[in-house]
Amino acid sequence: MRLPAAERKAQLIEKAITVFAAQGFYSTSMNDVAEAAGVTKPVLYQHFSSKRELYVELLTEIGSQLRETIAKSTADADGPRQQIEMGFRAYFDYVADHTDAFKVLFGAGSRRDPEFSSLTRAVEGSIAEAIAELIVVDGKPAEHSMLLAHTIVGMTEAASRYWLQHDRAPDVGELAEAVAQLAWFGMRGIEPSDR
Amino acid sequence: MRLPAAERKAQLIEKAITVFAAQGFYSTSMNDVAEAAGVTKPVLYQHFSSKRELYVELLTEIGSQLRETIAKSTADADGPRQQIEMGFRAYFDYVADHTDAFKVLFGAGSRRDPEFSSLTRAVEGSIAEAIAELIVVDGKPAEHSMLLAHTIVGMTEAASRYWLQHDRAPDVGELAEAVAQLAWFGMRGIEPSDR
DNA sequence: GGGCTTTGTTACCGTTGGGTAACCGGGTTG
DNA sequence: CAACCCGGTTACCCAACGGTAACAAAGCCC
Repeated sequence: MRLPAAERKAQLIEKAITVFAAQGFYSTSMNDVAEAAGVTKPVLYQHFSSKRELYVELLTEIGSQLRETIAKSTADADGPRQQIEMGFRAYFDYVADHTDAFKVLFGAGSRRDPEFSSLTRAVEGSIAEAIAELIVVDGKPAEHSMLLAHTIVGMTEAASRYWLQHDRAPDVGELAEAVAQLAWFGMRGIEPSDR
Repeated sequence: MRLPAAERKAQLIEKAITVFAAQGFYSTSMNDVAEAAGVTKPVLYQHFSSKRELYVELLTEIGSQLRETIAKSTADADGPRQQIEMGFRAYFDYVADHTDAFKVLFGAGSRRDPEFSSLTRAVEGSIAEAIAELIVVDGKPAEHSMLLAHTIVGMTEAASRYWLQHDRAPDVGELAEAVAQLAWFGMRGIEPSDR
């Protein structure tokens, strides 16, 4: 039952993600988190100075995980179309494999609070920047490319929520393909030449 | 200061939307709502039996408002392309004119809680159904058309958030046009014939 | 094995906030 | 003018929860 500090902290983070994902920030008490880890409250406070600090740590951890995953996958893409496809695939793979983490980052409690929302927005923003670079007309950024890029990021969140809600059907590959196609043709339709 | 019941209730709903929009469900106390209306707590409980019931009433009210607005606008559209355009325009108009209501419905506190989220999902669902009907290949619903429709609904939410966050630029018309175009070409790209 | 550190626990404090009981006062109605 | 209803207030209860102080015990090092 007794664990060295580093291991305990890692376990606490893991359990905290599970509990927060299930109940949200406000409906989850520090007691809930501690109990989920089979431990009492003061132990939690040995590793995190406050509930908010714990949550911030979760958000930043999850955020950088997601960012890294996507960056790694799109690094060796061959052209914009493939970059979109691999990026979406990486995103949905993350959702599938770290569902609780996804729920914590984009679920809810995070977007109202100024401190929390700035973290999730930072993640969205960096993904959006990568997408915005691909929305070009004649080699120049299209009008409102940042707006459109954020819109596309929101698409993937919505798709993920719907997919989770509906028993994860179809499989991740098909999901990524369908949504990537939606985004891709949408982006290309932006070009006035297509009108 | 003294008001007949109906008027008081209407005022309470209005003020409640403002306060909940600003601080979210959990960070807003019944005292806050009462105070915003220039009244004390028990008055609130004369019109709403609990905090949750009040919030549910807000959500259903806002939800049907939004639904009606969109339905009315798309009713006399001429063809699917126009239907999309007018629908998006109506949605963004609603966001512009009832920003607080939008924030309450899709902001945050609503999606984690099972009771609340079922209400917001019902709204999203009915909008998505209308969109799904337009995603057709050879006269038949495209594969995953409901998934794609929900994805498109999520798009508009994300676009709205980004737009509000960035000082409502560009103007609503341009916003609606840009996002509608993104959705439209995305939907049409789904058709294999277009490849 | 004695003593220090590190990891836990029990028991508590203070505040916040949902919800309520009891009381107040003015305007209409006989 | 008395009775009454209706819309309001003050003052309170109680549970939940964030956070902490004080204490216990396991393990390690010499």
